[in-house]
Amino acid sequence: MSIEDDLPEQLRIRREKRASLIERGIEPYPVSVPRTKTLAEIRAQYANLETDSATGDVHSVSGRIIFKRDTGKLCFATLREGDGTELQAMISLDKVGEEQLESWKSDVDLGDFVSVTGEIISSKRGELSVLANSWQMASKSLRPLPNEHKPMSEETRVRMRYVDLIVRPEAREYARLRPTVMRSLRETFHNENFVEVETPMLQVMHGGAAARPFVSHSNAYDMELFLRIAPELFLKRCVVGGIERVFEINRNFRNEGADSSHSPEFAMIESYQAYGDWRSIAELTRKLVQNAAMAISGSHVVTHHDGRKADLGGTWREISLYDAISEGVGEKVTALTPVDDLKRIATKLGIKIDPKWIAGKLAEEIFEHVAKDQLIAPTFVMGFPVDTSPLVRAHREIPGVAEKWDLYIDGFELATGYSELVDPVIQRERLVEQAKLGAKGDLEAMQVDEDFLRAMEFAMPPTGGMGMGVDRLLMALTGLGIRETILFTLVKPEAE
RNA sequence: GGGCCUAUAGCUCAGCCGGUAGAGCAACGGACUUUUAAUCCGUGGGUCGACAGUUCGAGCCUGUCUGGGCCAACCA
Repeated sequence: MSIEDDLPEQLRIRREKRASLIERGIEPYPVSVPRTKTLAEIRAQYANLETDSATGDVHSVSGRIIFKRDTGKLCFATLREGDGTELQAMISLDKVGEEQLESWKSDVDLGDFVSVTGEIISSKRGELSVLANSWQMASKSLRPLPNEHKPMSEETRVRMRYVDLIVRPEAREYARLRPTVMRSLRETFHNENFVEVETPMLQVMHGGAAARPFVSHSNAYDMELFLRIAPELFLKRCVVGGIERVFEINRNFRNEGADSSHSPEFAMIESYQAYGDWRSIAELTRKLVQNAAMAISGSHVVTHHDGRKADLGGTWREISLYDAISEGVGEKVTALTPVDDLKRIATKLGIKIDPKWIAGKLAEEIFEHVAKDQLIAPTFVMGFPVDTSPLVRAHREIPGVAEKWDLYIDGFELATGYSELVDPVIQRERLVEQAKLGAKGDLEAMQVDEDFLRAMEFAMPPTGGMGMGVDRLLMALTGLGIRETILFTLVKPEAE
């Protein structure tokens, strides 16, 4: 009696088949198997083979069995390799003999890896095939594949992405889309002479964004450490040090809600350009997005997974945040509009107001309520309130406004860009103000990072900066939810 | 932490008024030398998410817990 007796029928049978192979001296997990060509190479080489013909060429191929049709003395199976390329294998009595044919029928299951050596032929129905002279188990699967013809549930896809990648073509496609976009982003930066750096993920102080951090602990230093919520303050240190064009593509961690557009860990691009400003960095952002679109679809028009097309080409529309609010609510609103007026407007719109909200936060909430859903085509929303943007310099003309834009595509915020605040005295005042909010219970407020301020006091050149969510870029290019653009998302463990 | 929905075979799902469980694919046994989700004949496989409760009797009703989804909130 063993644990194995409690296994579900199909798992137990496969374990018994593995044991049976070993008993007969057949290795179910050989260290290597014959493989002279990939399935893709065979498909490319014999693309135009005439129906019901033979080549005389013998090759060894291998792949995972995804369909199996055992028909007496001639068996068929479909092999699939990692990128989804498939090839039919034919096992016939007169080629492999009775013993190998019987073994094929009884030892090989859907999901197993096999190696097949034989002549490349075209079947009577014109299917390109390898007609086996011999075959060998390459790796025995102990679990049955899910029903190939019914989509797996969302939960099973996310929990067992490895199975999703085996059975679902879109999963394979999206897994390969992401690195294509990453390569494009790095090439665009490289062509613009930006230097890629890697800055700390474990930080003594968290800063650079308004968000709640994950907290950890260092045993060696016996101190609290934070997983970074943004790399901004370190990248600015780089600019102070003379890395005038700098970028980082890496993970951020935010201890906040997860939904179809938020993940606790997510990939972020941040980039800083000395002697640039919010407009030059907007141009860079547009190039990054458009080149990425070109890389995956060969056009600035991308096709979403549901067939909808999105045109990301040309120059993008710009609207003013406060103009959009004024238009949306039917009265003039500026950065100088008193907070009580903003509260009245927000209440009238049915927005639930947090009494802690300052004027700028109210304005942003009103904007999202009246305008956000209409921002489907790429749009730069220009001129955010200065009081919610502690790292951004004030607008050179408009009072109460910062030189900050948000880029909206498909109704969600894809990127943000600033003319960076470089005056260390004002920067200190802003961070002290943030610390006061923090003391009042704002869990997202920034801390006063003295080392960052010291760096700023060594002088930072005038600089434009931007941040863009990589997962969200994938979403804008494909129309997918964030859980489909991240291979392995955080899921709670299954119950025992 | 709230509101609603949901959990049944390896996978995807049915299951009526409360009377001890069904399908397709997959699996097992058999037939078949050109199949393409092969076909045909036969067979097995279930702690109905967990724990309590109501009841003569619970997959179904009630409560608690756990996982998942949607909405709201937070955030990019």
